[in-house]
Amino acid sequence: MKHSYADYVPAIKAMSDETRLKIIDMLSCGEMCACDILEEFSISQSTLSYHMKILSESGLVNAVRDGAWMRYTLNKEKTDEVIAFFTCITNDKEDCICKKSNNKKSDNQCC
Amino acid sequence: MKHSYADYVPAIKAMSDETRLKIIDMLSCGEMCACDILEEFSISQSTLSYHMKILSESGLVNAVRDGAWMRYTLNKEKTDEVIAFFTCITNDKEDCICKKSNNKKSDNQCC
DNA sequence: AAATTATATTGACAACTATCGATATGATTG
DNA sequence: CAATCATATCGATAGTTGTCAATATAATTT
Repeated sequence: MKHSYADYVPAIKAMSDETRLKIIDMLSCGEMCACDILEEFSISQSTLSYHMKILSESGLVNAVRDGAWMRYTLNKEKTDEVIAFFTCITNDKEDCICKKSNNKKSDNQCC
Repeated sequence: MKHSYADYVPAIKAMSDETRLKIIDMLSCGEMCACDILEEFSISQSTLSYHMKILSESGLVNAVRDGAWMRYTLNKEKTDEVIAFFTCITNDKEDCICKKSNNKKSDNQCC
């Protein structure tokens, strides 16, 4: 299935922040709730909520309410998809954008 | 060698833009000059120059002047490093940040 | 149902980003 | 050296981002 470059931008933007990278790493071993994540940072609760929303909406993180808590997990399928995309665009390939005829170069289709 | 999360932020930020993702893909098959890259987009020359600067300064792209032209290539070492970093932070591991004792969790060391 | 705990939303704000046209610099060509 | 071509920089601007305190919502406990 083909995607456009723009399809990946929200997830990559979500990863382009130091705090959120650290949260992703923290979730790589398993589930955490917001309050446990918050303990690792010196940011306000509202700021963490903002970051978790960006991570959830990008699809990188799954958010499930469990009573009063939010339980966050890493969406491994999504992170693997992003890694596959990076691997694809950074490696030479048969149907590379640069090999397409001029009038097809702008179709924004990629890996 | 250990890096901090912040070390990777400039490269990831550089990748978090549709135009720059497309440029990275274009460079994956080999060298291109600015004017050839510009033909693929409907952006101004100054805007392309701005994007190329971000890509170069992030280390993802090598820029070499060749007479009047700038020759750009993908820095495969750097792109591979970013991919390795993503792979690391999105996978469970022995020395994961979440397994460190509380007073060591904030050292900002990662993959 | 009142108090408490966990999380989300709102409004404000300073900093940063992507874009452009205009202009500058640097290299090549006539 | 003047004209041209390729690229970079500047100044302006609209939009986006990360942050907080204050407040709201939602669930649990007393």
